[in-house]
Amino acid sequence: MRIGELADEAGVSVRALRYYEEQGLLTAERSGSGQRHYGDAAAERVRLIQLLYSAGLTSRTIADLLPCVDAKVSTPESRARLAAERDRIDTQIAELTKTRDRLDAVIALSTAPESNCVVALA
Amino acid sequence: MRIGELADEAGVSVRALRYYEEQGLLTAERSGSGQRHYGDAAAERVRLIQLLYSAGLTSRTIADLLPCVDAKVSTPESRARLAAERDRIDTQIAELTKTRDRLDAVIALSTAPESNCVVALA
DNA sequence: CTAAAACCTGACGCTGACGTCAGAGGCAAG
DNA sequence: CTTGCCTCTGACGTCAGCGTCAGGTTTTAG
Repeated sequence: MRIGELADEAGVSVRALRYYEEQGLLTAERSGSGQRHYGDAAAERVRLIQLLYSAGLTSRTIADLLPCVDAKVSTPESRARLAAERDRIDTQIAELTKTRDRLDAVIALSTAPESNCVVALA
Repeated sequence: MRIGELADEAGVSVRALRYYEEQGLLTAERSGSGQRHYGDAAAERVRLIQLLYSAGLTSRTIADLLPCVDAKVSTPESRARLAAERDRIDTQIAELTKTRDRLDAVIALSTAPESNCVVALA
């Protein structure tokens, strides 16, 4: 599988794939002429990377976590790292939920037929 | 209340407050010499702004939404805007939850006493 | 065999939310 | 009245995750 094909399949740009490699998130075999070749598992891996990015993790953090996910190496540090990120995400979910509820309240107010607004804000 | 005091109380930098004003998110009265002065409600407003930022909204979006929150102006457009952002956040929560569960699975694997790993990944 | 399409390696550009430094003025305390 | 902290307005710096262009090689289709 060449880079363009993988890009299509995983729904990202070719540039992004090269960037992931540069950041140590994705490895590729090279043909004699230097072209990258990927196995079938690559697409799934790219989707995982995207998932972690979309959760707000940085390249550095993902690079730290992926070996834990892959090799099942289980040092106390790696477990701590995973747990820490998990908790960070949990916190973020809580914040987002708060924000969503806040927006819901505003929406309810602006939709409701002129009821007791100020009270509802509290 | 002057800008430094507000910054302390709201837990943000002075620079950030000036930036918020520049983006039209926060207004201040000016003393004769040009110094900013804020009312007591300002701290709460700054925290709201921070909440929205942390939910991934941009300055532009927040600037669009705040008038709806404030003035309770309820045009069809504003309601649509609010609902759209609400849905975006909902989607983001779903993604984060997915990511967290994924991490939980990995953690369970690396913690578990050598059980049937591969099966559990599916 | 050739032209198009895909790939390669730099390397600079971009956006958003500030950090930071420069140079100058304002304000309460001793 | 001056010392020291706070504030002001520019304006440039930063960092991440790519986009994009340049200039050159490689693979594929006809």
